[in-house]
Amino acid sequence: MTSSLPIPPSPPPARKPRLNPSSFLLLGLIRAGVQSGYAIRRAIAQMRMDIFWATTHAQIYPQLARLEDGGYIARRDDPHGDRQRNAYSLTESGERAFLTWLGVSEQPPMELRDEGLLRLGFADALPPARALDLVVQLRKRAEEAEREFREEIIPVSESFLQLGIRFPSVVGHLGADYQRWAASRLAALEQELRSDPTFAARDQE
Amino acid sequence: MTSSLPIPPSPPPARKPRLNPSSFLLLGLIRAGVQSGYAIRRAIAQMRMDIFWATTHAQIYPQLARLEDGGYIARRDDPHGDRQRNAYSLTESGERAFLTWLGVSEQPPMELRDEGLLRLGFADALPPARALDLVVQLRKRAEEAEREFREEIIPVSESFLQLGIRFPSVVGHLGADYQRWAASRLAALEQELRSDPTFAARDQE
DNA sequence: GGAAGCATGTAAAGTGTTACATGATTTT
DNA sequence: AAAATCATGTAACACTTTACATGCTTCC
Repeated sequence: MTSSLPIPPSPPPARKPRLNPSSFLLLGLIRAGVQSGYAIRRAIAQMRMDIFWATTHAQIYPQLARLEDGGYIARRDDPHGDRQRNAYSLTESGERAFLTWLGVSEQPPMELRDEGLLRLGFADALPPARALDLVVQLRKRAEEAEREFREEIIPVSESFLQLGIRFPSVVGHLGADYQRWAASRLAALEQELRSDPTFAARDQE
Repeated sequence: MTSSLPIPPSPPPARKPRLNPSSFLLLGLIRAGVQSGYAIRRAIAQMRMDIFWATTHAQIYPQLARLEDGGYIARRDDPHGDRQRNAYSLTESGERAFLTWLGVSEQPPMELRDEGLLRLGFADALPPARALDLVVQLRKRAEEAEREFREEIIPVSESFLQLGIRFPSVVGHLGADYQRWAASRLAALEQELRSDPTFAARDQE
């Protein structure tokens, strides 16, 4: 900390910014051949990866800069006409970091952040008919989400099967099956509530 | 927009800070009779409400101050010996805001933030045996979570049934059933992968 | 007397969202 | 010629986590 020490002329050591799940999402996509920030955005949207880990372009671009800064990815110019574009590729260090992350054995618990379920937990404050509406809403939301999985996400993820890439499809089916399960579980809850005398009797309260 | 207009000497209008799901979590608990910040922490932990909406005490205390500031809750001193304590109660305005939120018909889509599923989507980068490990890990996590729901969360939530408060228990059972479903779905995936020749053949790679 | 639990706060750093901002190329 | 899409970035704000900080009370 003394200012009299001669400053060694060494190159600035590569800062190693902390990597978080968003970083690994980017590393994984770049590793899979998705080269530009914009293409990453599109890939995330198409496969609805934002369901498991949301990211917007306002995070992607600074994050790419940080990853480059840390030596995990390499950038080269890849203009298209006069329109600039950056093409990124994984460095050895990035490959190592990504595979290490994939192999880690402890999983942080999943987070479910759902305003709908939060509301449901407080539904005793509503008149029974409104509480029932809430359950119906949640069931419809699950049905809608299942449709989206089957019609949009699974077809995209299955297009990778021919390249020998199977896990995006595995996750797509998992997501769709979950939504179907949730819809039927919520439908059962609906029936249960409707058939409850205390509940049904005060239906117009 | 002219600067020559005389400024009316109206009293500073009560700031109405924007309410977010965390705010409603607090309002809902205070409404249910949970009076202090510390008691809110405990209630959230015991019922694992943090599964649907995570909140720590570093958010709770400033948030309570904001809600009081906005006139949604009223504070009174409630010391215990020499140890200070604040007791909050809902104002009419807070009651209205809470019920309005509960009755809103559009639900933001649920967010499923899960590093485990994010990893699974990239599992093609792992040797098959490691990918299988990941599935096993996720299944065990679900089994563990189910146990916690059945042993810790459901008993607490069912203790409210005698007070006529049923929805915490509804949500507890929903959570437990979901974990059970996830565990069996992941077990099926495990079997499917093990019986896949391409996959099983390279088990030691 | 010490540990565990009760009780409340702040500071700093990190993460995430929305809006602002710009400009090129391709499609209709 | 206009609209859609490609492409990249920044600024301001909001939200979240982790660590720091303090002091009382109850139980062992």
